[in-house]
Amino acid sequence: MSINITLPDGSVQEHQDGTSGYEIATGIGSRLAKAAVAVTVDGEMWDLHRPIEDDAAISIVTDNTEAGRHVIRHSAAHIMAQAVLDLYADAKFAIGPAIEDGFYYDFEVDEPFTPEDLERIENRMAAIIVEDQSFDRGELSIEEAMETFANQPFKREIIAGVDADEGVDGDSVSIYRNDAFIDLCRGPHLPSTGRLKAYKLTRSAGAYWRGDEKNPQLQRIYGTAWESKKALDTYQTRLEEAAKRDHRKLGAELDLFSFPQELGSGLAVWHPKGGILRRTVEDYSRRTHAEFGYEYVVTPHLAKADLWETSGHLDFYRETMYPAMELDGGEERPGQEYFVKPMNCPFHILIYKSRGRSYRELPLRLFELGTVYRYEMSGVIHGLMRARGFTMDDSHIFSTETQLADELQRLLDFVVMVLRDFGFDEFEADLSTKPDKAVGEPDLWVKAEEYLATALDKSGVTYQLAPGEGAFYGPKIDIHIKDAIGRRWQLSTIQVDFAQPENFDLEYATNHNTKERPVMIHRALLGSIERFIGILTEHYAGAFPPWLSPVQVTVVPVADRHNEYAQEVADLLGERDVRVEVDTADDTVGEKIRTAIVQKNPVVLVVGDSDVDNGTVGMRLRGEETEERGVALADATNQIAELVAPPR
RNA sequence: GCCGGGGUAGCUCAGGGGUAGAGCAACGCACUCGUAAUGCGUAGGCCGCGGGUUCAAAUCCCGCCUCCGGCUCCA
Repeated sequence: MSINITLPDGSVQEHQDGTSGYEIATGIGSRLAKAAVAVTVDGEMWDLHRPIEDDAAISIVTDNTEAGRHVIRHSAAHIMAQAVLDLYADAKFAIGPAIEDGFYYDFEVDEPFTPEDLERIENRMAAIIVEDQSFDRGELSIEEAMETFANQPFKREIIAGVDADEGVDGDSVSIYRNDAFIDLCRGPHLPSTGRLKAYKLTRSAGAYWRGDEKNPQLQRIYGTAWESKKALDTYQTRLEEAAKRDHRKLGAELDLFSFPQELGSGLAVWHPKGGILRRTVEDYSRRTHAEFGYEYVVTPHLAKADLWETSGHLDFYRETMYPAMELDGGEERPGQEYFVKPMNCPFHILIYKSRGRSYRELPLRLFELGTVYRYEMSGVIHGLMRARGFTMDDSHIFSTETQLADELQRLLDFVVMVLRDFGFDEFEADLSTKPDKAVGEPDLWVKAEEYLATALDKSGVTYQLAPGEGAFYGPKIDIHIKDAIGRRWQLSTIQVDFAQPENFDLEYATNHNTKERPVMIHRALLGSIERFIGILTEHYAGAFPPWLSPVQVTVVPVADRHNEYAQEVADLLGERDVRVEVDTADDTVGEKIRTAIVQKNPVVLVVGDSDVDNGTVGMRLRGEETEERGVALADATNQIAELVAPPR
């Protein structure tokens, strides 16, 4: 019997039933067949050699596509598990998926893996690959599978949990066998182990079964796998490039900040150059907030337990707060508990409550660069990205229900403007909606979610819905940016809050002199200033836009006799608010230029005899191959003043 | 917090029971130079902290601190 195979270009080929993706690929061309790793049959990924019995639309999956690499990585995970089970007879294996850029597999073993173990496993994998064992697909009933994996508790747990849409059908599962190794798997796989060309085991780590720290901790081995040695090399180069951008490394090299061990984990000190960077960001933040109708406030770093009781933080957030300190106690009587603030909201609420509020004052936008402390688990601290003390560009907006839609729109436009000013152009948002357990009137939830969605649409920010992911007290928008090397970072948050106005019994007088409860919006644009500067550092690889660069211009005198003129040039620039340094070190011109470039300073001015005579400078701009000599001083200062001007 | 790997000069790293090392940076001297590293010299160390083993510990053992990677990506 013959069947009709529809190819991606729409053409239809006639084949014998029981043909395979591999045969079809071979018919099209030997190069395609060679690159093929799997086939999609009516949208479902199949093994290359699995017989196709009916008419179908197919597409050959080649090894240099993301789908193809997924197959390669998944197969690599199997081969690794096989190697581990060969070497460690008692190992229990759990799950081993393909992930971005690689794969992992989790095992329960007596002793955690050491780097030497990884080497042994890698060698064993090489032997399995040389044997070129074929991956054979099979199906087992649930009972048979339970039997087959009698000694594999994790596999049995998975089998017990399969849904109809995960297994072949409701009561059977698919398995893959190569040589004596059998794994429960949806597939598809490479035709044989010999097709794994380029792989590397990268690290081992503890990982909780199903990601839950209440479950036993398994040993996870991570690896990477690619279609060719060359692709693997490219990947490794990419990692090295990313490592060069690491803000912790650049922070030290550019003398921006450090994390002295004497201070404590997760706490940074800002050096003078980092201080300039930070102040520039903060000044921008204060300036733009003022322009957008925010009122600047300042609040203390601690507050009594009562406040955190009322706000609910002690109930919901206590383990992330620094522990209480008891103050003002005496011999006889107990003291009062104080907590360092993990958030600024209760303080802003107290400012709202400091007197009666009228509808005429709303929306009231209180803004603070508020420094908070959070006791993050020691294992998650990561430079400025995850610190224990940081400063938020935090604001709480108190608005009437009827103002909410406009206010959210205005806010979102503000966010987009700010992020663009820092050089981010690609945004994506998540809109998180009402979870099952929630406070606040259902009507109000629906309205608020609708306003948020409308605001996103109008601002042209693409977004994904995260149903049920909102906090219990209100819906929110999270905004992610994409950095220069394609990574996503969550930056801004806009969180509607129906609970706090209730907790603190907030109200305002309406135009009929009745009392109404305001709605509250928590929002941060840059989020943590520390983290934001970390992200900026990595985005720009330390080469900050001129308005943010701690040193904007370095003046290099060719010889000592030009020092005086160099200083005159610097003074002129200083008058134009340009941050400028004169390098009078006893180095060669080449060395001084190199130092300025390595420090990623945007402008280097070289001055020598001819410049002194003619009132000119030699100007080298960051990112340009060559310098421009003999630039008239007035032209240079004008050009530089323009270059370093902030976006607004 | 849990699992693994680290902590030696300001930085990057070598050394692994018996005298503490290199390169870069710093400092000094010479050179006064026109666009990415001039030469020579000098100084710099509680080998993360505490305890133990030993005739002897940077090195071996124990505890702590701290840094790095992982603990979401569901056969």
